[in-house]
Amino acid sequence: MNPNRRFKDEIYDQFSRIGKAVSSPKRLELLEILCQGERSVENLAKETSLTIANTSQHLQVLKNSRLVEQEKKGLYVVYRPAPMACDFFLSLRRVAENRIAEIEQIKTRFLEGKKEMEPIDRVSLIERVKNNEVTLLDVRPSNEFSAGHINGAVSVPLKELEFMLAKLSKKKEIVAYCRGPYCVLSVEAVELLNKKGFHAVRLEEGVLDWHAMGLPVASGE
Amino acid sequence: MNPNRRFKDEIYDQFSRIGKAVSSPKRLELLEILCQGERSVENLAKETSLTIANTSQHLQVLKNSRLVEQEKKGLYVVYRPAPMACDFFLSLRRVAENRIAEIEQIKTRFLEGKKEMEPIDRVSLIERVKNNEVTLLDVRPSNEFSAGHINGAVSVPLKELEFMLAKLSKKKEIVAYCRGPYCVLSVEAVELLNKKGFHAVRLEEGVLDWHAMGLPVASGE
DNA sequence: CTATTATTCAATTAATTACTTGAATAATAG
DNA sequence: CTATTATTCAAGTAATTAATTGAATAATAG
Repeated sequence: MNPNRRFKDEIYDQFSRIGKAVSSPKRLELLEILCQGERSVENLAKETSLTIANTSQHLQVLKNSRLVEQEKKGLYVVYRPAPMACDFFLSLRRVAENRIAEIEQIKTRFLEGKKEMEPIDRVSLIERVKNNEVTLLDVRPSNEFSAGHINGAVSVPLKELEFMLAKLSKKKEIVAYCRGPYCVLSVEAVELLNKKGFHAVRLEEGVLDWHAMGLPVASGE
Repeated sequence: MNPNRRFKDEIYDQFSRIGKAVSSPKRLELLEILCQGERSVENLAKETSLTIANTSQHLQVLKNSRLVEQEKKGLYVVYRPAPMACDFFLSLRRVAENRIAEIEQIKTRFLEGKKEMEPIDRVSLIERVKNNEVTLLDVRPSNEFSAGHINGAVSVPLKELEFMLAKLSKKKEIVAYCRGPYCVLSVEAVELLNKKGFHAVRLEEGVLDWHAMGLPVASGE
């Protein structure tokens, strides 16, 4: 074969390792979860409704494409996104959201009938959080909050929300967010809060989106 | 099935349409070529060493993922990249180049022994082109030049280079570029020019890269 | 050392994908 | 109208991939 052809075939073959890694819906879901913070295999398996062996295999495909990294921590193996992997994921998500009309339809159908799920104004939100006019709830598991959260947010994992209701004000507006537009933790939080007489709305964006838009993000605690 | 699970499965299934589109080396090659300007199926088939039927099928996968668009022009069908598709391609290429070490190795092995293929300084290049100290040759087919080229470049398609030698100065340094780091047109141009006694070097970046770096690009003519 | 737990490996099956081939379609020229 | 050219379609084969299952490995606790 022509050496130029050979060179191109080899190069695009390497590029396609990235493409193959993100050609599976489950691997995309795994990658997005990892972009919220590192996780064990078992944990990822539960989150994605996959068997552990299957999750492990998907993670190895991602590792082989260099989009995720792995570290043994005691009995667990912890996976985390590689540098640039989350940017790339966001770039894929962005082009998908913009080009594939079905995504908007699926989202609308899922949220239909659910009130207070309309997107809220991000610019004013920052101001109102700063002025203590709203309570901003991060309803993801607490380790994801530690890995990074929106400035001024309070960590109240969805599972604990029920027991924390007493500590929340019914007069102050509550804004809940989680991993992003396709994460349902905040949807459930808002439903629960409104049923209990709070005034709660959902912030569609997650930390990843928030960060990508250049808005302030904090970590730790 | 749990409606939340169902929602996620549907959403990530849609995201994976983009991933599947770029999971094939040949489709990545097609997409990168299209990012240089629109093309007919036949033309793309020739460029990628695929059969026409196979090229057509790959293009339909790309079209189905909404990464490319199609338009019938007389007897031909012309394909072109969809909005955001080239940005997404660049994002994939960037993560691949940064994370997959084999890419650098393949490139180095291919260019090894070829002199004047070392990357050149982009900042000074702009100045030197402006001051007429170097001739900047765009050696891609002329329609790609028209679709967009680096400011100050002259179109001399590789195929015509041999017959244009007389018009080039042996005293002025020549810088040749084509579609980007994995395109070999400029490699061949530089080899030919140096063999004929010119002083030529290769600019690795193509118009896409140049544009992505925020450097000036022109079109038309 | 043995038992436990988290993860990976290996083998199998079902589903999907890339490529080839030859026929069908669609636009144009004569 | 007929012939030509570019593209797509349809059917078949070979290769690859996702998911399942059960066994193997590795780290730790007792």
